[in-house]
Amino acid sequence: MTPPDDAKLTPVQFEIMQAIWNAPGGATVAEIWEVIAASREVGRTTVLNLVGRLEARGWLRRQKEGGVFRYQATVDRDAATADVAEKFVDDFFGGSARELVLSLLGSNRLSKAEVAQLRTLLDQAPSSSSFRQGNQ
Amino acid sequence: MTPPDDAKLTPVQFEIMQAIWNAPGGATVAEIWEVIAASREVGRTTVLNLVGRLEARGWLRRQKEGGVFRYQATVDRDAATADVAEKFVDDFFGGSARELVLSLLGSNRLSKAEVAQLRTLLDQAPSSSSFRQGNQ
DNA sequence: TCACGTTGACGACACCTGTCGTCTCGGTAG
DNA sequence: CTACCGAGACGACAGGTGTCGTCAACGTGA
Repeated sequence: MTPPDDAKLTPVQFEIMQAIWNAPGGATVAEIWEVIAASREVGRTTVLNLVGRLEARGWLRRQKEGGVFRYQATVDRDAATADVAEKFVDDFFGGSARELVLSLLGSNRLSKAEVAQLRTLLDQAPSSSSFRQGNQ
Repeated sequence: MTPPDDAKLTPVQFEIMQAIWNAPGGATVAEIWEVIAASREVGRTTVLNLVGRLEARGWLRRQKEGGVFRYQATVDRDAATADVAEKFVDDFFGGSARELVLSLLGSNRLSKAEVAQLRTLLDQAPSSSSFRQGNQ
């Protein structure tokens, strides 16, 4: 089972997903907890519960492995990340990624170096991804 | 009063704010409702309540004007938008706006035309906003 | 004067989120 | 065997959100 198309991940949920994506072969709740607790104080059962909910909604799949459950993401990291980004753009920028970048640019959240990097990226993007062009 | 620094606007709340920003001199609940109801079915009292909560939290300021309240945003549109974007980048991209754009680019959510527009944007940005460069 | 429409206050609701405590089960060390 | 410890199920809770219904106040036209 995979999550419904309109499902959104909250920051806390995304944090869990990250921990799992970063663990080759998935992670146990104990491992996830370790990772998260390293940067933020949180109870074990909190993580347990969050993970459980994510599984119930199809974001995670689990399998018993020597008395312990090991969780894996049902969704590819890049896909999920892109999805989060797209939903955000839809919600706050009327679907226009251009407007988002414009806002980022206007508020100086992008350094000069980043802008330069992005321009390079942009130069390569259209050719490497032209198999699917013009989605509006 | 202005909203606390860590306050976040939800899509629905942002929708209200948009309607008000779009109305020169602010808007009444009836006007806001009109705007929103044009694109989405929603009850009048729903809007009334949402507006009330936004005012209670300092996003809006109101003043009586001939028996009716007129609401104005306490926060500039561009500032609020940039803030929303920044919080999002912090939550999901570890504060790296570059990663966000990268994800948008990588998922082919951007049309060729948009990519072209972005490059133009990027070309102009560094010089026009160089008064504050390199924020990391 | 009086009925009516508009406005807003208030309360309610179902749902979700993040947070945690408690309890039970199962394996393991002694 | 028993005591302990890790793992998980379950339930709870406070706070927030989006949604709406009801009611009272107020102004206006008839």
